[in-house]
Amino acid sequence: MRSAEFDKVAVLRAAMQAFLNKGYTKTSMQDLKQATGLHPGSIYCAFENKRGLLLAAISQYNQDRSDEFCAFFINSDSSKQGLETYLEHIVEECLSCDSSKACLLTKALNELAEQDDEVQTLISQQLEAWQSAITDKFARAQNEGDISDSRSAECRGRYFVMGIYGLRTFANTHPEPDTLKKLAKQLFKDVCA
Amino acid sequence: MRSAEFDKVAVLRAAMQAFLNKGYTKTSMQDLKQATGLHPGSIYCAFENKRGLLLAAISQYNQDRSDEFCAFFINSDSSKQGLETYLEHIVEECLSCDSSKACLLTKALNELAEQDDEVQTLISQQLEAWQSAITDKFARAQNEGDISDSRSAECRGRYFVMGIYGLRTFANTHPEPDTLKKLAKQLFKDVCA
DNA sequence: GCCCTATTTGAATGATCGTTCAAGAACTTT
DNA sequence: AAAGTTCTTGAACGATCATTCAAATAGGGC
Repeated sequence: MRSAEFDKVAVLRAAMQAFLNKGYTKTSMQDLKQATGLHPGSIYCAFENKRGLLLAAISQYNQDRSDEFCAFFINSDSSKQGLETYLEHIVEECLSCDSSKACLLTKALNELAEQDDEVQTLISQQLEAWQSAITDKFARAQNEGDISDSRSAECRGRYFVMGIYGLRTFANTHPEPDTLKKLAKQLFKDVCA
Repeated sequence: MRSAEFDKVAVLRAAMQAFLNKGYTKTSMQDLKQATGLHPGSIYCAFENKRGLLLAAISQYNQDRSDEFCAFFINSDSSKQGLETYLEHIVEECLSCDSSKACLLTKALNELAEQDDEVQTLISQQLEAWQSAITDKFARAQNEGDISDSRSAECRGRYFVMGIYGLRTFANTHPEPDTLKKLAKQLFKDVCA
């Protein structure tokens, strides 16, 4: 046996950047070759086809974002504080100039959901897990006494997720720091009320 | 002179449906021929190229949605009530099964913004006008005494728009009527507080 | 009713797309 | 060190894409 020469995670991260730049359809195999450094044949050998590379890149993206999310809550005894910092982090991300300010999950879902059930299902599950993780933090914050029980954690989690979706889209046309920060602040206030 | 034989508005509405179904890139000229009933040559004669047809379809879409928005406020002396009904209407739209539940403006912006400055500019202006119209209704509602002056109309307009963006995206993975209606209700409560 | 001009038609064009495959290169095992 | 197996390479393939254009068609002005 001879093992592949390339770093699979690095290739997937390069691919997700390429998909974020141009979208799935407009990203050609030539673009992917340039971004990943892999020749077409190697891509087909490792991921079956272009769509397989997208699916793998999406899963890697989800893994990375999930790890990133968890990092906001280790070494912290306040879940509410962690959620607030996480939201601020997302705002900073929206203000970034490169194309990684978008979320690959929602971007791919928007582009392919109506045409590809497998992509739709995969992304839906991942977004569901993300929402579930957020809901869990709200439940913890309620247990910690930082947020009241007047509304359920599920209710707050949904609203928070909706707000992040909205912030990301809003940032496309209004990338002004003050506006976004103010919106996020209001969102966090409302979701904790 | 000989005038064109087709109904331009009908063609543009058919084109926007096609673009909503598959997205701009994946909608082929064959799809557009089938959707509009126009042969390629006629499309190029009337709209210059595929991109020109998209730009025209976007403008028509914006016109239609703008008219629709205004209809919620004629024969009504309560701007606040109009906004609430409008939001309920958007929720109903999100629950629709066909692909017209998406917004062509945000869909096209997501797909093409990073690659086409003219599309980006056109859509940004139209979304700005929409936000401005909403802000104006909040200002009226404040004048009418239905909403307090504790926050500016601009602030409320931005938040409302952000919430609608969020609702639309959220509906992609959670098309459950009760959940969406509850989210919209909470949004309206928060934006009016 | 006839000519002129603009529109409609649909086949043809060149480019680019995702994908395949046979040959060459390199690592592992013996 | 040689053989065997797997990965890599990049040219070639058919399909499909947006676009063009010359011929056919049909309305408006006289």
